[in-house]
Amino acid sequence: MPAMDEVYRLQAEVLKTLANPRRLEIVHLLAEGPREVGRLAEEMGITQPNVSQHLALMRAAGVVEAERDGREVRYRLSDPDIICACETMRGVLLRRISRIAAAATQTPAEVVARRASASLANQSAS
Amino acid sequence: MPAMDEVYRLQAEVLKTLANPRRLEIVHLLAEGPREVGRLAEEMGITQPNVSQHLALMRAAGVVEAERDGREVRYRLSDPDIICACETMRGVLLRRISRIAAAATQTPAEVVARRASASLANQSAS
DNA sequence: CAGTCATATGCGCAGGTGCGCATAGGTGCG
DNA sequence: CGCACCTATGCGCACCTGCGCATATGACTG
Repeated sequence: MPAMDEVYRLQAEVLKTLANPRRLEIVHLLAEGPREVGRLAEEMGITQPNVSQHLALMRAAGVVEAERDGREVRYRLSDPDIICACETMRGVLLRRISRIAAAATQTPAEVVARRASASLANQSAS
Repeated sequence: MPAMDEVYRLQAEVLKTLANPRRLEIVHLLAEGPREVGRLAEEMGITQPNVSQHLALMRAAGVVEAERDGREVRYRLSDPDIICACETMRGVLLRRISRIAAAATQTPAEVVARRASASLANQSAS
């Protein structure tokens, strides 16, 4: 096993790209179908430049792909398995939260988790 | 859908924890079985305090769990699905790289990807 | 080609991250 | 207890990130 480091570095790069609430929301929206930058900005209630920056990052990381259509640019997920991975992560999250819901609070992160427990209960697997 | 933001925030938290080469390596090692801090440090060739810090982060995020055994502390993954998600991610990575291997270089990230293409070919799905 | 719409980019700042380093805490042993 | 071992924590520094903001680029329209 030669440059295993490089593999971890690369995978970390992809994960870092997804490790952001806004970008997760974008991924979530794009999972329902391709969208233009402006529409994403509108649906998310954030500025267009900000959306553009997030998209640029994800594009560089190969998470999304862009396609020009007139003056608009339509973005879509480059690989459906990204959602699959996110779903698996959400499963981990859900299991962790339900385990915590019963036990006592132990760490700051778990306090946060508890705070969102109700929200999660309402939508389970997206 | 009430506090969807909270869900994204939480999931981003977990992803951020995994979005680091060292921590990915730790996860990878722990996937083979529980290990003590010192052993991880030795196998990874990094300092013990550094390992401890990474473990503390992952512990707070619920990715790993700790168990005392004498003077040592044994860490293990708290949920096997974490590896599952990582594997899915690696699949995305592999597919992306092979697509790039054929085409021309386009982005900085892809240059890096190309650089590691050979390494990946040697271990596929670990 | 001037104007307008859609998107991208540059800049600066506040806040966060990763690491080395020193050191504190906790555990077993003589 | 004192000591050696294993692990955890605090601190400081260099670096990176996310955001708002202004503005540049690109594209269709008359």
